[in-house]
Amino acid sequence: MSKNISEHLKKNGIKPSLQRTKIYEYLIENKNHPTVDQIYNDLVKDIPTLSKTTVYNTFNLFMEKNIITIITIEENETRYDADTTFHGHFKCDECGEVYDFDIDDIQINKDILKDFQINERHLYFKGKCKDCLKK
Amino acid sequence: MSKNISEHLKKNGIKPSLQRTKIYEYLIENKNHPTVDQIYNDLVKDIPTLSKTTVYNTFNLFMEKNIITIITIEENETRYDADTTFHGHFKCDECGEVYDFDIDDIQINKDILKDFQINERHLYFKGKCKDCLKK
DNA sequence: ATCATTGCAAACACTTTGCATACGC
DNA sequence: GCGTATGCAAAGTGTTTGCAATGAT
Repeated sequence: MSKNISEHLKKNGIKPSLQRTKIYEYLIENKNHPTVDQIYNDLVKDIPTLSKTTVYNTFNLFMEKNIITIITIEENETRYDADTTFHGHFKCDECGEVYDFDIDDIQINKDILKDFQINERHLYFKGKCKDCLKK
Repeated sequence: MSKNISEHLKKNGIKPSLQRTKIYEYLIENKNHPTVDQIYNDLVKDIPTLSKTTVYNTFNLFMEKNIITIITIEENETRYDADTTFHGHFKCDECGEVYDFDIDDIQINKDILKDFQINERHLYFKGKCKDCLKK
């Protein structure tokens, strides 16, 4: 598993250091789109010398190499996603959890954007998740 | 015009001070969803004593009273919208301008979210706008 | 030995908070 | 005059930068 990640990073021109490999692996395994804080707090248990700077540096590098995308739902927290295909995100206002969902189609008023070049598409919903509604 | 705005604020339980009226008016007249900085820099010409704190306070009040929504496109800049109905936003990476567009329909994989309560929906695209493509 | 990566500390940018002043009824 | 709104300065938060130490080849 960790071997695949190394290969994947190499293929994208990223030297697979321990920190980078662990951070990317974390993103793959935690589909809930963690914030920098969450990642740092979890990974520092494994790598005691880890610093937040490295987490930031690593994400900026991953962004440049286009192997992750930024998810901007809340103004004050940046989240990351290792799945760069188009899909939606649902954030629960109560527990803060972020869920992925598939989008079949979006029909927009095409006229307005017909001369625009669209590079990125983002869709997210906010509300209450299944578990929080039960409470 | 300014009278209508006063009335609208009052109706929503907001005392229409000069600052609040001007800020709301600015949002109505500038559909490009300005950042706090843009609003402050423009309005300070009219109201020389204006402070950014007041702009922030006012937006937080408007948010509480649900007469505006936050648009989160970029992590580091919060934009505001006086149109609280669901529509899409397009941000040009080149000139930074934000455009509105209408959404006719979104088809998602309903199963995933069928037990979720959706309170807010946000859709935005990024790319190059008509004018910047010409250059 | 060389070059890239890491990580501390300081700087930055955006937003909120504390509090004294000014304003409106 | 009393209660609210304003706005300065300071604090808070998330992110980036400068740079010295470390690590890999």
